[in-house]
Amino acid sequence: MSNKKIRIKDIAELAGVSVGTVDRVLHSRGKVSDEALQKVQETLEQINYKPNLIARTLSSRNKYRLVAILPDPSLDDYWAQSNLGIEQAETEWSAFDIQVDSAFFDLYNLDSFKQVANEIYKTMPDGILIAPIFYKETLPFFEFCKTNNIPFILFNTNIPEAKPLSFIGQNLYESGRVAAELMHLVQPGPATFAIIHSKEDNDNAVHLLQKEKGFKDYFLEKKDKDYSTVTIKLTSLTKAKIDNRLEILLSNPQLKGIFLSTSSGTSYVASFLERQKRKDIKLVGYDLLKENILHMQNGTIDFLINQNPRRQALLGIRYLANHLFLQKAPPATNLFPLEIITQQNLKSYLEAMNINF
Amino acid sequence: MSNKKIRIKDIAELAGVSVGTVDRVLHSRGKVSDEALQKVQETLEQINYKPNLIARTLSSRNKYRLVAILPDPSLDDYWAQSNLGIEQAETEWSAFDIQVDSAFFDLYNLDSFKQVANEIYKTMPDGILIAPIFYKETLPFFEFCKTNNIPFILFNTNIPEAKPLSFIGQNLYESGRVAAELMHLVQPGPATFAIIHSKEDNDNAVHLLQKEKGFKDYFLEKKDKDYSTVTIKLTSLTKAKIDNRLEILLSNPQLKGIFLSTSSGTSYVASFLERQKRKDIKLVGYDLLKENILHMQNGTIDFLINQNPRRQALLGIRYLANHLFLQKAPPATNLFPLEIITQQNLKSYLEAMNINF
DNA sequence: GTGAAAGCGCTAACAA
DNA sequence: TTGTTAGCGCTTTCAC
Repeated sequence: MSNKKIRIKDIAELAGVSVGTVDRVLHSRGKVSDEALQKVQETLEQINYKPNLIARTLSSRNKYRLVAILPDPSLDDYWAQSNLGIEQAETEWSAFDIQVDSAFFDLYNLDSFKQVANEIYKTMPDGILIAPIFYKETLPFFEFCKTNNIPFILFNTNIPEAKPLSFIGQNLYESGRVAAELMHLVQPGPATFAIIHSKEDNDNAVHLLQKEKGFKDYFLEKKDKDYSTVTIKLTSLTKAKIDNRLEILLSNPQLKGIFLSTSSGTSYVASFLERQKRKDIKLVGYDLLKENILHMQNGTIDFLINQNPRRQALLGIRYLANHLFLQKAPPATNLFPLEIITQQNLKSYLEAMNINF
Repeated sequence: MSNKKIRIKDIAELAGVSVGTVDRVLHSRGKVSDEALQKVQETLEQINYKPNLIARTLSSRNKYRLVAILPDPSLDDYWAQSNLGIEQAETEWSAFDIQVDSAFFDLYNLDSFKQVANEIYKTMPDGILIAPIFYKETLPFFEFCKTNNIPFILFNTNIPEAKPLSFIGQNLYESGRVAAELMHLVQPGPATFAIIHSKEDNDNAVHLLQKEKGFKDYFLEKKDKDYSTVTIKLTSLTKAKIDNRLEILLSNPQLKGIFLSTSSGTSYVASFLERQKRKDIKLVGYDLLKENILHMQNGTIDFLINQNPRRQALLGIRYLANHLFLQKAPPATNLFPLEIITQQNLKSYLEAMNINF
């Protein structure tokens, strides 16, 4: 098309109306006569108008406020990483007058989430990024967003029924398959592998089952009787009971590897194995949390799958900001690659963590 | 500090001067009396002034033009991916009146690079992103940038002596180590591993030696006589000769794996192994190029290390734009994580390739 | 319904 | 050496 920058003023002149009218047509605000509407639309079709977003934001009063809702980062290292992403996004967008607030709830306390939700109902932000841990309780929350036209993006855990603007996370089924493949790689012989779910019992558990299924399917497809899997749930047990269950598990001489479905579980079992001096058991777990990094460096953990919580959060805010500020639609779902961390590439990931935009 | 937005006008009033003078102090342009300078600086110290970048870009005439200089993407799949990153950056910044051009040279033709350089000398862009393939010949080019105050960022290949604004790439030595670790993982027994350099002979070869060293060091540190490595250079040979060398290599019964130091080499050797029906040889190579993806899907390639050329280019432009437009300093070096691709996580990487910002 | 005009905060040209 | 002012392109108010 024409390469020259077209302004609203140009359109107005071409259509023989005023800039005010063109603006009314462009944003369908205010009344416009059919005649004027027609003229403006015609010229609009002939040329390629792209609004100057810089000018728009400078002129328009509205300063956007985004809110990120996630579990309290001070209580959990995984969510602490997510929060780093939020903080980075905060400074990233401050230059554009886009404010990013955060609201934390207790991962194990439904009421704390409801409080946060109430806060939102009152303050009415322009966009929401949320890690929807409590399945049932977040559904009405999403209804609220929908009716009030507040765009919301999910991260970490997907709830497709909520029909968010976008979801950012990983394919958990494939994640389980990758874990199985890695296990298979380092334990090619006959073996039993354990899958351990160690999180507190909440709706999130549903999602962990997808990882479990992926892990099992991988070995089922091998159609090899040499491989068997066993699933263990360590939810809502005392520490003593947990350790007892682990001891029983380890007494099985066929056991060659353990797959942990959560990042916190990963470090717990790694510590346990270290205490028991069981270097023969291969460990595949999740995420570059402080403890996990140490366990990987000293060889207790063989592989970590990185969920990249920080980047998930960063992109979540970026998507919201682009949507509101540049009216640029985010992808419906962004499934992050399943990053494999080993002893040798660990360092490269740690270094990149502090840098990458 | 104070939370209210402070404008230049406010500073002017506080200091008892005009906005013109404040502007002159802020940008040290034009003459200012010592007295005025002092007054402005004093108030500047007391308050926390952050310029409104939106207003600045709207008002200021200067439209930035960035140029990305890289090997012709139509001749090489790896550089085609880099170019995708450039194109993405182009649309990303078009909303801010930052123009991104690209200039291609022939990877194997020094003259073509000189032509591109000449073009740059004439058009004088505001920032340069470059993949410096020809070592010696690019040094004077960087001199030119320095004397003309054109910020430049290197990607893919580092030349620290050039003192770029930033370097974006990978740690090649660590990359070799990761390759060795992966080889070791799938071939734990006694073995000989080959390292093959297959690129045309140019300065780039120096960098490939770092990968080689990393690979060798990994096994040397094992202090295990079961492992030995052999290096092969397939540079400037006819196809017949290359195949001949490969045949000789494969006739060694000890040979259990091959490490390819470049992405193009990876697909060539994979094809060769397929023709020879040598499924027993493990292959570790580079990058998610079309052919490599196919070879990995059918099992010929065991591991790929992803250099993420697309993201390297995208970030390169982003760093330049942030530097110029938001005066935000990029990191001196951004070493990407060494991403390990396997059969199981390949799909997740392919899907993410088209989406991730 | 419509057009004119006053900003948004900053830059840059101009006059004093 | 300084202050004033006219934009940048868009939004929004306010008369008509």
